[in-house]
Amino acid sequence: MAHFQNLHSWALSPREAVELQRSLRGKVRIEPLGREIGTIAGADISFDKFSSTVYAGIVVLRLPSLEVIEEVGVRSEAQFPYVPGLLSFRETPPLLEAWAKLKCEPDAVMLDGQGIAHPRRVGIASHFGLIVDRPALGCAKSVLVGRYVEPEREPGSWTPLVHQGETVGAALRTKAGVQPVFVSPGHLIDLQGAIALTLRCCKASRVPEPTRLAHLLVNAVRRGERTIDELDRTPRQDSLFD
DNA sequence: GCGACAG
DNA sequence: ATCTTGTCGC
Repeated sequence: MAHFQNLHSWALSPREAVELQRSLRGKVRIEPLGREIGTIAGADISFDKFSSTVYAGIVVLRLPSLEVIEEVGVRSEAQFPYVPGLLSFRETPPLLEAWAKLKCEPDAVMLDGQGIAHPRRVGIASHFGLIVDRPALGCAKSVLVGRYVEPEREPGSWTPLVHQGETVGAALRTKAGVQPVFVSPGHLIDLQGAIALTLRCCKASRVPEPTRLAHLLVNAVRRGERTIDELDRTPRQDSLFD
């Protein structure tokens, strides 16, 4: 069962959340990966319009095969509104509930959002990474802050995402003929590592597999096509051999 | 004051 | 994020 540290309270006002981000900023470590990544988790949440009920899920994949080795999901209540720049205060609590259900311990985690490509350099990937103390990266479908020039058409090509004169991420072409995704290191990984890891997670879609599969999982749970109970008691093939 | 604004 | 079907193209 994957665990995590209680760094702080989640009962905060938006104003207090901003102050907390300022204090967390100095704890974020952007550095080369410390070891090889053999498993990576994708995390995402889904919810009904006009409802505070949220479904959080995590899918763990093995690299380089991209086979799914574990899936967990939870239903929870959002306690914080969506505010640009404060996304982690809305999504992290439910995601941690799901994280706590994991039987395996992923070597890294990919979040649907930004890492340090954030106004105060503490996007959800940085915040989540700090709490679970694992290499974390953000792979977003759009930009929060920063400017970039369109990367070349070839998959794998990228251009720096620059904010206030600092390279905080990259516009990465994961597939020809589609918009780039925005990758940024979150914690315990650097930009080079985040880009390389994201590319290792790409198959046929614009969005890398961890995030894509986590998205499909939480939507299926929200629609009742899959149940949390089913997930709780369906051990993955691999876990039988662990 | 105006425009921007992850999910 | 979510609301929603078909449709154009490889």
